[in-house]
Amino acid sequence: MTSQAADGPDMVAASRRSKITPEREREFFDAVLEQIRECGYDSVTMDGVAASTRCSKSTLYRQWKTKPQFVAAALRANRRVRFVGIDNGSLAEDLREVARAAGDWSRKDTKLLQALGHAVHSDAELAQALREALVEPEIAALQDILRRGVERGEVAEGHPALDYVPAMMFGVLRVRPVLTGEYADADYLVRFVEAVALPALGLT
Amino acid sequence: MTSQAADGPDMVAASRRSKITPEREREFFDAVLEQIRECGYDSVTMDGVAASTRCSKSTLYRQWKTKPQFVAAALRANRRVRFVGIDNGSLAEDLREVARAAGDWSRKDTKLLQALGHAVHSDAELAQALREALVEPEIAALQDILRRGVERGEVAEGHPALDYVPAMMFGVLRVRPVLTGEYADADYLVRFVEAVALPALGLT
DNA sequence: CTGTACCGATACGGCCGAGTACCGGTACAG
DNA sequence: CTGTACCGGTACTCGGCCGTATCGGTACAG
Repeated sequence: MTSQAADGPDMVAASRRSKITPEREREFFDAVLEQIRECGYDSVTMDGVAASTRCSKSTLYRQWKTKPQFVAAALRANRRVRFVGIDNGSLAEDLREVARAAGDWSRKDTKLLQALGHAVHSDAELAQALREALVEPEIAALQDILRRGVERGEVAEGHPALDYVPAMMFGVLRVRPVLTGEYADADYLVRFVEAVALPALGLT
Repeated sequence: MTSQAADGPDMVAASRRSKITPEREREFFDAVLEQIRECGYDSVTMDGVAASTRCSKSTLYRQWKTKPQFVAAALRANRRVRFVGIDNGSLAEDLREVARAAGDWSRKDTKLLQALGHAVHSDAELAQALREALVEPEIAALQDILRRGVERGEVAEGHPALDYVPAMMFGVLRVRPVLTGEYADADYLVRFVEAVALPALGLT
């Protein structure tokens, strides 16, 4: 974002300026996200990340100017497409598979969302990175699945429950630890889909 | 909880030891909870609470030993029974009224739950106070409403959706700000009840 | 072989918040 | 009227973390 736009013949030299390999960078990102999950955003320190990755605080500050920028970069690097390739030809089976897939990483993502939920009020860049990394890809993928169900005629277009499927899936996912202390696992989510989501959509 | 158990004739004098009236105490509690909602738990300072209530930090530390104990006391004082008196003789109408009632204070309670969600990992007393103040009363009241519906025969006992009603109500309530940036209002929640909760329970 | 520039380590300045100590004012008891 | 004890205000210590500066080591270029 700073000087990577150099188009001259020194671009190779410019990319050689940092000896941080992409693998090393991912170690930094994994470390800071893990510490956020464990202790919360405010309790995470740059010293702690440096110590746990055996690098120097200087190294971190050479790459990223401030702590929120560093965390935002870690979130953006963590962004990935969810629910990819879920297309079984049946909305009910697609939703069950979403539930199974969500159960796998629900613990990590829920912790992150919980820990950063209030930090985003103080840094707009952090807020946008969080949305792009953890919220929008999942919503979009879920809406794709629902749209295909509508196109196949399984659910009538404009069905009132359609608008609430993302909210109730992520709502149940996120609120489970608060209610019972346990994180939502795949089994719990699949049963939720069968007991609530499918009946609400008019699918048996 | 400390010396209020004195049974001697000096109990009047003992209760007179503190010149903090219950109304004054509630000002402290309201101030700290409001600041937590605005800035998060870690950003709230005892100096800030003292300044906003025009009292001295000494006064706060004379009554409560540490910051988490002070916050826990504020939460316990804020505990109240929710959904009280909701009993219309119809489960559908009861749930609609729950949605309307929840929309009124969802903003304040959701902010509190969000702000304290990660602070509870570092203080067990705080965690229990939060559960007793904001989670358990609402769950219990909701289950009472559901139980009456079962007793009236509106829903079969053991209906699979029954277990998920509290989770999906609070889930949708809490996750709305994350998804759209807006807090859930009464209208949104009532439509959710009609589009999802009632069909899932087999009520029209 | 020599220079360059990045890395890791350490130390430091500045700031801020938790919790403590002290002091004058004042309400209430007797 | 006099004493007691609590309240509010201020100043203080202590510790922690952000961000910066500095220095020796080392990998790579030419």
